[in-house]
Amino acid sequence: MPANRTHPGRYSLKNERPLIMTKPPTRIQKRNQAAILSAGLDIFSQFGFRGSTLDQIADAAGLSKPNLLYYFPSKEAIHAALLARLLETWLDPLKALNGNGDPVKEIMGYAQRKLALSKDYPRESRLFANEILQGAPRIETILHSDLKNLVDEKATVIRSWADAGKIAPVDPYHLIFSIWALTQHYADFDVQVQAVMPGSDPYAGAATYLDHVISRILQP
Amino acid sequence: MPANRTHPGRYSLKNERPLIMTKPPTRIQKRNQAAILSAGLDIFSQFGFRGSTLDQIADAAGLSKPNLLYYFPSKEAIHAALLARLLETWLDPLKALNGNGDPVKEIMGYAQRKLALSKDYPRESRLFANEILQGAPRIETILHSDLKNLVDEKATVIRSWADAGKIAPVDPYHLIFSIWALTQHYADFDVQVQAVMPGSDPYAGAATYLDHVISRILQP
DNA sequence: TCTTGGTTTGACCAGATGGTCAAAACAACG
DNA sequence: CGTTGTTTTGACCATCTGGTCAAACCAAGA
Repeated sequence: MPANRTHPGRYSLKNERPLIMTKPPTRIQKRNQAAILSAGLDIFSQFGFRGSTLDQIADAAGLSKPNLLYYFPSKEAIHAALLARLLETWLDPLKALNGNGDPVKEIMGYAQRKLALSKDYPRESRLFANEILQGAPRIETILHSDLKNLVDEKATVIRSWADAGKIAPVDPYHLIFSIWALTQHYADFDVQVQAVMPGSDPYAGAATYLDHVISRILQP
Repeated sequence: MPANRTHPGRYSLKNERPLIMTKPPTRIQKRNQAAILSAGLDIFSQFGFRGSTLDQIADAAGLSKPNLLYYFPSKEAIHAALLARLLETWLDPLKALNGNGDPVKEIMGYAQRKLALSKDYPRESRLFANEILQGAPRIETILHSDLKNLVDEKATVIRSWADAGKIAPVDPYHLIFSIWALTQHYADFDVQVQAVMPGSDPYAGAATYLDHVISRILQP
């Protein structure tokens, strides 16, 4: 019987329920898929989708190009898998903002969680930045649905805090934008930050500064 | 006598003194070079250097590819010309920060000038963002020299203001980073901003919010 | 109008790129 | 060890890409 000609694994942005008969991935599949995703993250986050090549990714993963394409059916598929994995975790910090908690604490906590994400997952941050810069062709619908809904929801919460006088009367949307901007900057513009502050770890100072900024912004 | 085989115009990042015998550009040269630079800006700012193709740029400029290469000797040259033009204006707002002026007014003025730049030149902002995201291979030296020197100089000014109690004791480097982040975000992540706040012009709200933020940050 | 020099283009090239395929190599297990 | 399904690869292909070139075209002044 000829070998199975389909590719192992799943890699879609759409919710593809795992088929009942899907075999569990072998040890080798796990290792190589992880290597490919990590390599793809390195390359895509640096050069964007169109600027990256399968050869680069294969090199970085330590595999031959045909072997790459044995695990993922196309360049697109690798990219889609990375974006899917990214989006899963990317919105979590905002989801965790609790409307029943202490306003200032909640918002500062959110900002710090987001900063930690930039520190611990700078490649993911740059992958996302690249995607947005290029017009977000592959995640536009998600931005307009999931992201917008989540932001609308939390903006309502923040606005109610402002109306109740618990925080200063700021525009909640711009507040959220500013937290995104302030935190992602350290990952996305790392080269520039390093050029201006050579040798130092910017994240320590950034955390302190961020605390200062947010608390000042929110003081009623 | 055969036609001049060199390309018209200048397009180097290095300071290339205009040769004495350089002929003034013709009407057609001016028009086409401008069209190419504008088209290049459109394409490069969206796809980055490696993700952009000469065909795309030629199409956008309404020229054939060989005609493109009659005006600029290579893809690199177009990109370099754009970066050079960009860097000229990009540092101006910070240069204009006056150490003898009123601290809060100066810093708020700087932030507003930077925001205006994002609003009026979003493509330039994205070109820069793309370059930084990709590791700034073509402007690294400038970041380490011109940019760093300028930031160091202004950071000293800001620190002296803080030491004199005229503004809150903030880290001047992170203050500058935060101004960059807050203002560039609206140009670089425009798609995301538009997805979350559809239809509205974010810059009006951004200017108000920015004023609020900066004044709060700096209150002694 | 003719000449001259700037401008535009079709045809072309070498190398890169995404992707395919059949066959070989290998791991696992009875 | 032999069988079976998984993994890996060399060779290959069509298309794209940056760039070249000689020839054709055109604008403008003498």
